[in-house]
Amino acid sequence: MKFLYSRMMEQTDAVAALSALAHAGRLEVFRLLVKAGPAGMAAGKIAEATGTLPNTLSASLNLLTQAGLIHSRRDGRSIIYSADFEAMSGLLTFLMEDCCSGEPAICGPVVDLARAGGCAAEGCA
Amino acid sequence: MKFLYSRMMEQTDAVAALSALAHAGRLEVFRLLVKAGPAGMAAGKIAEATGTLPNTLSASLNLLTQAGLIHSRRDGRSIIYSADFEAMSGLLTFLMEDCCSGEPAICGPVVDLARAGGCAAEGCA
DNA sequence: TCTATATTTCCTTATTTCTCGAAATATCGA
DNA sequence: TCGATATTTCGAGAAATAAGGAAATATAGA
Repeated sequence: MKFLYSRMMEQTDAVAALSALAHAGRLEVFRLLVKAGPAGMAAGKIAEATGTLPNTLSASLNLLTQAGLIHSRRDGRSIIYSADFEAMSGLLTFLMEDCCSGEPAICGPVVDLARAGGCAAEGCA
Repeated sequence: MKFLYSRMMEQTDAVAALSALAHAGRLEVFRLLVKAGPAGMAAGKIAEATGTLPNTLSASLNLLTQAGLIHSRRDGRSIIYSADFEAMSGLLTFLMEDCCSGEPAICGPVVDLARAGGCAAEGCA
């Protein structure tokens, strides 16, 4: 089997990603960026949307970036953040790894649910 | 669309679950239980497999239980822990929620990867 | 160049989390 | 009932994390 992303996620990476997400404010930011898609969102807009102080938000964005879950690019005076969908895939894959070990009947529903939840909007192949 | 699990996961639950997993020792335990499947594993066996002190392991198991990620049953002198696959589904679903918002083309690969990773063993529908 | 906007960095304090030793609880078999 | 096994609870000290005020940096436009 061939993976579409470059490198298998290791436990250390997974812990960093999970730690970054294990915080109400950061989780909110991340999900906002997931929803925003590849276009991303300026830090200021995120602060506005979440009602966070700029320095607090900056710390959150930094942590999420270090964890590899988001990345940024400058656009004029603004800095645009966007979710890293590849990293997200890696994390989900890591969490589900070996879920099927010998028991596809158990794993199946888990994966189907995940699949259904992610694509609730419909039209998702 | 109908969800197979009882209740939508909320941010508070997700943070609790992510916090529980955001720790090398606990993540290892959880993945071990995911691999072990519904049969589960006795606390002593987990301690042996991971090389953890019994009290430290107990704290980890407690946290994972409170987060709803695992549950336990007594069997003689042993206590058998097993992963809660429904909770796992809920968490994955929560993380991927709105991933598709208007852009199935982006969401698709993420979900497919997760699906492929979880069922790498093959035979998984 | 000067001023305003956008974001980050530095620093300090309060809180939470982690780990371990020691003691307690529960179950089993003799 | 007694001793051994399996696991949990308690308590304390060390380390990591969180939040906010104030100042610094970078970009844009007049």
